[in-house]
Amino acid sequence: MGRSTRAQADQNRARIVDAASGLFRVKGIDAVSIAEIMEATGMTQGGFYKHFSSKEALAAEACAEAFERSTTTWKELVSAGPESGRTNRLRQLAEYYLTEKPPEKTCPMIALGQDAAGHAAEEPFSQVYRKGAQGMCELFVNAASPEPNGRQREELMLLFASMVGTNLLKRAVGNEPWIQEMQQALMKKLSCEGSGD
Amino acid sequence: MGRSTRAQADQNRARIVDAASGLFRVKGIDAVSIAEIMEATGMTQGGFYKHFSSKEALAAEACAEAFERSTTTWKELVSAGPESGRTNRLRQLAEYYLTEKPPEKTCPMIALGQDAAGHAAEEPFSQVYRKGAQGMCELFVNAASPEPNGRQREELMLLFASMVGTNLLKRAVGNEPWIQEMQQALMKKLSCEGSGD
DNA sequence: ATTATCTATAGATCTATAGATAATGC
DNA sequence: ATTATCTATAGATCTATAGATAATGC
Repeated sequence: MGRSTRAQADQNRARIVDAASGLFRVKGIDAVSIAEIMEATGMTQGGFYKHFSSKEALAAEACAEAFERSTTTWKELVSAGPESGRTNRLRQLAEYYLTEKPPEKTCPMIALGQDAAGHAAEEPFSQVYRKGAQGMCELFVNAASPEPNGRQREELMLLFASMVGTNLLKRAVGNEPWIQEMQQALMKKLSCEGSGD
Repeated sequence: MGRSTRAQADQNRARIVDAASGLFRVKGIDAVSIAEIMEATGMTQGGFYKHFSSKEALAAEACAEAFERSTTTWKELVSAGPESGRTNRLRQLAEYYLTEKPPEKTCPMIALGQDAAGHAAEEPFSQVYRKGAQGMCELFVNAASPEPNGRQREELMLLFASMVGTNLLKRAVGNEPWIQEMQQALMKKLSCEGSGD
């Protein structure tokens, strides 16, 4: 095997980012080797450094990709969803967010949180995570009405935090009864929410 | 240096668990080497395996210790706290929970969540995490009144999830304005909560 | 005599680089 | 000629074990 076409090389690069984005979320960055990522794309480890300067550089791109995918799906759910109105949109987002997904598609906020905490704030990885998490929070808070008032905004940020906390615990402990209870309490809250004020 | 006394050996063992409990929370289990843990206790890596059968076995004990410490503090806050009544107790817990702590004292639910997700449910580490997280949730839910009714219980579980989510995001992104907003919304909610029903 | 700790090391990683290979792109 | 990928490997880990050391505990 020799040189690939430019188009093929670009596609290979994208597949590396994609594989890494999944593997990093499943195991954490430290537990995934470059050989493992390259193997997942059907290539060998030697080719890696023609595409990325270091594992760290890949981590930042893989994190960005994970957040982009999540954010894109949320935007689609909010805008293209057949149901409108405050309650429905939020419920739809929460229901999607808490639906069990394959481990490589775990929410990057919870899967990469430990890695973000381990990086300094100015490092690319942290910057990507920070921007991504803020984007998801904003999307949720503005999903119902474009400009929620102060009281609504507070309530929405708490609901967002509940979703994140519930998802973290659900992933870490599995589907125990108390987790189901927590998840149901959240969904119920989102059903009542719209009619209140 | 030769053999230590039995009492000294037991104390050394406890110090290993203690150091590991902190280091694992700061960096995640994979990113901490046994040599690093032993160095933190002033010993060399060779002695490790006289105390533990494997790094995994230590991880389970270190996780248990982290949860025990958190749980003990919560219990003390709930019972010995000078203030009583629903609102005050919950506020006290939340305020303590969201107070910035040194990284080695990070809440085990958020610091070890990724590691718990990476272990099978039947492995000791996962069992310890699962039991620990459930214990903290129960403590919080029962902090105000010993037997909350269904509606109260739902609300309390959501508040617990909010705390966990807020803490995770705060650790991962730092003290950004939107995180402060989230935290303040939570504290405000806990102030209003008691008077309502 | 027993054993807690230390020194040393085997064997298996992992990141990153160097040089070979062979197909592209000019 | 250039370069994307491969093979091979250097250098630095990391887990776990083996054997030495010296103080305890009987």
